[in-house]
Amino acid sequence: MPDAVKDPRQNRLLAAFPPAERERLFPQLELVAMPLGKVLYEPGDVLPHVVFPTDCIVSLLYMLADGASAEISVVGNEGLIGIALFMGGESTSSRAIVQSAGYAYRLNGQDLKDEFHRNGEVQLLLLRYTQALITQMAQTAVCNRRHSVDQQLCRWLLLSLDCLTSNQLVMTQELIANMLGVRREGVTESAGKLDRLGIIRYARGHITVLDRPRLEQRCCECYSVVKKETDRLLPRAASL
Amino acid sequence: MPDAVKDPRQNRLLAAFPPAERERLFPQLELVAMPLGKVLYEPGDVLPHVVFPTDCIVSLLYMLADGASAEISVVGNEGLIGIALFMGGESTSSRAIVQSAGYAYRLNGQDLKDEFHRNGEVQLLLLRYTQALITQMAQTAVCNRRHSVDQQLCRWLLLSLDCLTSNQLVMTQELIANMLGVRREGVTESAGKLDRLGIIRYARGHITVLDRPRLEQRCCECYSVVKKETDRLLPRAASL
DNA sequence: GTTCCGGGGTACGCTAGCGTACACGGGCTC
DNA sequence: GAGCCCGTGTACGCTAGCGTACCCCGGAAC
Repeated sequence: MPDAVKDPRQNRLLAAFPPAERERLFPQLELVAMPLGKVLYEPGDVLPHVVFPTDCIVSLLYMLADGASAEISVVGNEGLIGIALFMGGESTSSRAIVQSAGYAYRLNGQDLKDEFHRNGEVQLLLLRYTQALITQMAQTAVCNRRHSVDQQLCRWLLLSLDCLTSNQLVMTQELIANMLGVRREGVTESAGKLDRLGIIRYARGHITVLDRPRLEQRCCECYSVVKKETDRLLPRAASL
Repeated sequence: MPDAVKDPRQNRLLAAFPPAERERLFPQLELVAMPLGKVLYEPGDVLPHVVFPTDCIVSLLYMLADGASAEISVVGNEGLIGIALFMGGESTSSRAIVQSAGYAYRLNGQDLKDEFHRNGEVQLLLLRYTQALITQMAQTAVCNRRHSVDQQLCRWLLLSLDCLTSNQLVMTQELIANMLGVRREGVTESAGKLDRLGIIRYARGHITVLDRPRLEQRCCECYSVVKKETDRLLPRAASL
């Protein structure tokens, strides 16, 4: 495990905690491994923890009765999983699943709720993050309706890339298809175009992004809208 | 104006305010008319008020750069417009527009923020409502991706109906198409089917729902998921 | 009464994406 | 070193919904 992930400040929200809150809460944080495919919660589960990713990516998926699914947002080191805990509902109708392996810090749900109801900086921070998440979900809804699979794949790659430090993603086309709510073959075709253009390289579950600027060009506006709004709402990433 | 709309308790959130908060805030409420098509805010606007509908319906739309739009949620007397005020972002990337005329109470933004930061019942209530709204947005995203226009029209009709007391909607197919993010002709076709089946009657901007049970049958699960979650999260409607 | 126009119906060709099927090749197991 | 399976490529017919065009009708305006 690289040393960097051992610092809670790798997570943008945790990094923004004021000193007093750090002293209070950081000792309660527990570093946990997040293997690919791990399910953090299923629809309706009461959440025992909140999870702050450092270098992993977690997808929030909505499931339909027929088994179909679609991703409604991606959470990386800028966020946390488990907003329902402090929003008061305790559970949500979504499923959270690890989409890119790594590590995360988790905090007991009660500890987080207690902190939230102290009504200090941390409350404001969590609410602002929640608004950013809402923006992402709404933009995803529109993107689902109006944009092509080609464009959505670009959006998805860019959003995922932002959560990582490298330009490599470990991810099969099958899984991407689940996220985007399209056929696997659709992803193959779109990814094939990007590969032929030399923008990405795809090899058995490993994607390497070679030309990010061109990826952004081919993308719909949805990526930059979400990114700008997230940057507006949240403090900048800490430079450790 | 019918007398009923003059009671703030027509709004489910306001009705759930504890006595002390009612005394404090109800005098600050201002009854305002909400004519069809009125824009409450545009993307990026800083909101001067929050709005609690009594008998009107407000749509939250996301706009794309090319002018296309899609509805991400509907707000009626169970909710409020302007969550960004207490979530901390002050503005959102959406547009709020009156989809069915009526009345609403509005409250000065600062008053609401002050109340929110008293951290009492009202804060909990508003947060739970926000979670219900998130559920609706997420379900809309999935519905956009996987379900037919036929099904989505049913969902939309049912959600709108729930915000009203009558079985009549004043709404052109053109506007419905804007909400659903589809062509006007697509709505004509789907609505035509429902009309031929005797489930609704459509006449120049007036829809009458004749057979709600059958409407629910033809609908995708998305409607009931949202309804159940909203009922779980919010206190029941007050029986005045 | 005539005109105009907003709201709605219909038709037609087109395309993106779906469902399905099958082929290929790399790396793993045994 | 043979077999197998997973991840990927490709092909083909099908359908929903799109873009476009045009028509009809009722009611308001003049």
